[in-house]
Amino acid sequence: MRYSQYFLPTLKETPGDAEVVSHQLMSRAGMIRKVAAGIYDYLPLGLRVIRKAENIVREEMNKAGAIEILMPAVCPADLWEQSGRWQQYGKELLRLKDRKETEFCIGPTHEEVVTEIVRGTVNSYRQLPVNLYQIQTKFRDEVRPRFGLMRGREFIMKDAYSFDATDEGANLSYEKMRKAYCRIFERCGLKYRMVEADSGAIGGSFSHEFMVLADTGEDVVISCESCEYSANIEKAVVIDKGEMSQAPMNEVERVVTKGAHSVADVSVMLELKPSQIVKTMLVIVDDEPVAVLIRGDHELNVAKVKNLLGASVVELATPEQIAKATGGPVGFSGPIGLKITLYADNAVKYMRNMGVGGNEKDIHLEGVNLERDFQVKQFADLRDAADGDTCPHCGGRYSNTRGIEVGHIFKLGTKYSESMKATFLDADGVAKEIIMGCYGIGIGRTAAAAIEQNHDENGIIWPMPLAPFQVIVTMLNPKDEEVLAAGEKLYQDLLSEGIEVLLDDRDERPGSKFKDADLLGIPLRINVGARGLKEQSFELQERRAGERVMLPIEGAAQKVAEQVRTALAAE
RNA sequence: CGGGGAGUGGCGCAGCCUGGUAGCGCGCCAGUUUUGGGAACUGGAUGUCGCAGGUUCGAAUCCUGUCUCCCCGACCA
Repeated sequence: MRYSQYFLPTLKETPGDAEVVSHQLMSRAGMIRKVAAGIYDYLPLGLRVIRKAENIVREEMNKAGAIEILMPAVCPADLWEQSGRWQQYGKELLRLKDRKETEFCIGPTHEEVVTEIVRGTVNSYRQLPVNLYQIQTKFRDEVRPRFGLMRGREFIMKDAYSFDATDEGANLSYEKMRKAYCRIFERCGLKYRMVEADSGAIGGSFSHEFMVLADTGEDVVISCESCEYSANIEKAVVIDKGEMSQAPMNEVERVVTKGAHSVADVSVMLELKPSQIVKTMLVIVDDEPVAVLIRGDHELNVAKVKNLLGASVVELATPEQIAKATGGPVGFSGPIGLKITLYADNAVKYMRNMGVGGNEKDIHLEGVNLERDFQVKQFADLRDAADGDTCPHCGGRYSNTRGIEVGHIFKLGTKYSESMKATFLDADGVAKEIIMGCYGIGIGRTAAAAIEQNHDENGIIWPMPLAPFQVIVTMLNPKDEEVLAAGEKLYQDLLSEGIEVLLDDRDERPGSKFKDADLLGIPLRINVGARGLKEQSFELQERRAGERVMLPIEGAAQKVAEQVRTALAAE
């Protein structure tokens, strides 16, 4: 591709609305452009990277035995009513009506549609297993889209769905996908971790997330420093450990805590450490208010509450709901005298003489004790794991890092085959429900994650497999006929070698071309200039290392092509 | 959805408080000189100041409404 003929609008300045580095650099490098919140154009360079990622995913999916299909973006509500998700999914599901007032949604994921395909086709165990996948634009009306392609509302996703006759078969399908995912992210040149995850709204029995490690990641990954255990913070198990305090029980005492709004405020006023205070969190579990007690220095984990109670929706209560359930304002809830059910995190069990809210404005209580002053229906692991907690597998220490969730695989079981009646006849002639799995990869997010992990102050540094072009040939002064001729020849030779090359033939000053080349992040740059030509040489510069080496004209294309192929093979 | 901020040439911003000529940098067009890390000079083009109402002799500026975007939080595959 000739730069002068291409559509590649780079920006010198960082756009005002871009916060994270991948978003800034994608905008500056002319890869994407915002059309609306969470909705982007893919400009030519961006599209090339997207296609690279798609192709890696496609190759590995095909190798793993999955078969590509393409389902509609607009899906009938009818199917979603069958699975129950038309009611369950909430506002994230973009719903619309056609001219006949029939309801549709824009697919945020395709379990319903794919299950419908399979149930209409598969009747016998002989037709299983099957794994169907697609690479398609999805839409999720996110509460808060942000960070460019990292959390868009419209985004390109690879979604695969496996269908098996037996549980062992389903596990095998899951395992194949797990391995394929590892190969995909390795091939993309990304540093990632596979972690245990909560299966959330999609449902199912177990799941893993693939996290690209980056400080800007929105997810917290808990990993054990001593063993291989690694989990999303929503899932990471906190073991029940502690010693019953032997301190004598004090009398309950009312304390005025005027204007206290947080555990930190209360801690100061009561002269207690946050770990001696109990937060009473009001949550609405399927429309019913429930109180969850958490030690002051811990964080409530909503996913764990949801799993414990088998609820479909768990939300923090609004101030109005809190007032109604406790009689007091936000910040002053406490366990004593509450009419609603109390659950508590395990850590609360070991506390003595705790500080709690008084269920009235500006009042807290101290010297409060379990059993004597209030009862809890059940203790469980209901808090977020934290740095320094004990690993349940080896007793090692947890540490946390941040990650970007680029892939998520679920073993679904029969959740959808049951509700949507996708059955097959087994060898013994008995109708059984198909056992499913589903497997997603965010394509744009993978590209964004690659930038988060590979950039410097000058721009992007693409790993070779994702690079929009493998080589950029920079003609320093294309008005110089020798330079022009040598650059053109090199360009043609590289093309003949099958290399993806961008020829910077623009009539710009060298400085601008260098800056643009660095910004675009093309892994290898060849400078063609009068200075080098005198010595029958070009200059070869790796984007990452930055060092320039002389490259003899003779055999230059072959040598560079070899280097590209080596880089591709290494990833 | 709660809190905060912003909409002014293609991009980044100033002007608004205290109403009266719409301004700066980058980019763009033409020309001259330049040409190894975002050139210099000269000349030029580009704005219904988000939208709708209102106040006023006069509104980018004040008031009301509305839309959009961004950030923090809540939530989320």
